[in-house]
Amino acid sequence: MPNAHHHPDTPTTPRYITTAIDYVNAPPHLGHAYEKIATDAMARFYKRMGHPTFFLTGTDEHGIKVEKNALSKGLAPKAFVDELSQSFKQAWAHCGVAYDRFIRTTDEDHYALVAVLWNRLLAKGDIYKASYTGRYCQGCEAFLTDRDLTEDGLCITHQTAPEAVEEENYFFRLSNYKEAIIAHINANPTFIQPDFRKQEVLNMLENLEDISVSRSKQSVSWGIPVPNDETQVIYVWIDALSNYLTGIGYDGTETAQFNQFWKTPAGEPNAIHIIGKDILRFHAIYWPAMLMSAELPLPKQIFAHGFITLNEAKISKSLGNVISPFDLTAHYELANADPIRYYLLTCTQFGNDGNFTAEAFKLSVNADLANNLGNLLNRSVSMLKKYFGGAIPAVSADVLASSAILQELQAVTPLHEQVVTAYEAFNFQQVAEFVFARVDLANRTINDMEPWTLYKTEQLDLLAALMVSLLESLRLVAVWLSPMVPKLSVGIWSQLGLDAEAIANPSASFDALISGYRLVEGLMTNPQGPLLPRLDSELAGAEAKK
RNA sequence: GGCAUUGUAGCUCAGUUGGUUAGAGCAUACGGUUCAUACCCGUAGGGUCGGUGGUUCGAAUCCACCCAAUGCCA
Repeated sequence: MPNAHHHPDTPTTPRYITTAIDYVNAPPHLGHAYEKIATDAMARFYKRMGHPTFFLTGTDEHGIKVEKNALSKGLAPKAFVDELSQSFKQAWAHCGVAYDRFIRTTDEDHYALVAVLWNRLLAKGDIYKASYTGRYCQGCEAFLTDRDLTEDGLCITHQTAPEAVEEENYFFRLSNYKEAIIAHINANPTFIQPDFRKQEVLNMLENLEDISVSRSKQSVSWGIPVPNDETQVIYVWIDALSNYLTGIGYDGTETAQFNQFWKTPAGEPNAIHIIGKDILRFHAIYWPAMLMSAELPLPKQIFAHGFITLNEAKISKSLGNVISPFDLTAHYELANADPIRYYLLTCTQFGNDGNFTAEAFKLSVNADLANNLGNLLNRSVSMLKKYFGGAIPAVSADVLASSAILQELQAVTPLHEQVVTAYEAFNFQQVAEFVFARVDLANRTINDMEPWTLYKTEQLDLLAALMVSLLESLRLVAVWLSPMVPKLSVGIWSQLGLDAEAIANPSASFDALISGYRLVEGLMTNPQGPLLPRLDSELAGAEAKK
């Protein structure tokens, strides 16, 4: 499987990771948040590994639906999308999604790039005019796309069947690139992930037709105009997919940022697109074809994740079961969204569908974060305060050397390598499994060694070694979990008396955090009570209230 | 209707190229401990591996068909 021409992946290899851009016809909900949180966790992980990393997310703002929604609210399309894209930004701030750029398809540089790209495909001879038979809705006075239709093929706003109407549009010669795409997929086994999606795409490629890439201005006016043709507007995919190039600073010339993150110094493909399984076709076929036509390198990987259901039901406006991250944090009086991040990342294997229920959420958060981890921190810092006044005591090297269990509590290897491997594979469930094994070991060790007995019998050397080992295990656990639950990690470091700013900084590497911020003798810990109140306990909300 | 994926204890998932009594965590029951957020530790019960048929000395693991769910396409 290793291709001889592939360069080794080193910590200095840049990483460009993107989410899909969300269509702004309604505010963000848990489904949108799922993808952003997962991508954020990966971006944070790459930064921790030392890779120069650029994380892009944003909003898709053109099209009929937006135009009509804006009109129905008496707003200009731009005013309408300004408001909605803002709500996405707020949601991601709330969820701790630390993107490097938030792109909007209405951004000026995006308009410019799409025109450049259009002209390049045109010059290549891949864009031509032909008649297009669209589904025209009388009520909307416009052509509808799949996403404007209900499952029964009716117009969402008017609940009527659209009629077939012909108009002259521009088409893209997708069929020209069929063989090249098949060859690329076969030559790059990890291009499409998870593995099983590859066969799906290869099957899609069997019957490939050219795609319509414009609409008449009469049917859709809210979009990027076709260069040199006043009557047509660029439609959906060329506009939307190009965001990945705009987002990394491509303007038609090889800018420094583009060369670093899209091409990489070695000229290897580099971008990683995290998308929903519903838009795999567009990313695995349309997008590579467009890039080939424009003579640009392809992305390195496309990862199609599953969907989050709510009580086993699809999240949709028509079902009336839409909940937002804000709804959840408010309902459970959470201090931050980390419990939501943790649940979404671990409730299923990334790639498969997941399900959210209030019951499962509470069980998972209480068991792992509150009981096992939070309580471990609480009981540890409490004992340190009681037995040593809260200051890190001196540890006898001899005592430490004589206890395998205490050494294991503080061990970085091999757990660090296991955690890294799991993150690399997008396997957040396994990351948690590995890390919580260390938490369990710490809790078990407390029960086995009975520090309260050591204190009463004045075995202070052993007690000191035990306490420091416990706190050290917590220090490491916080570092390993920080890509998934950044705020909780900061909380742990803060109580340990460590530099909270350091672990809060996404750019700090694993190496720097693990070896640069030690629990040195004399360091004062800072007990602050429960890290995370159990959901639905009497303590729930106490932190939010103060 | 076509293609693809999924279907393993109440729940979420592991199960390497088919091989001895199918594993883990959570949940449940019982016991222990007290530093701690009624927490932590230990023990136990619980599965004919979606169904049927087949290949094989032997299948959760391979093949066929069927059922259910999900995505794309028609």
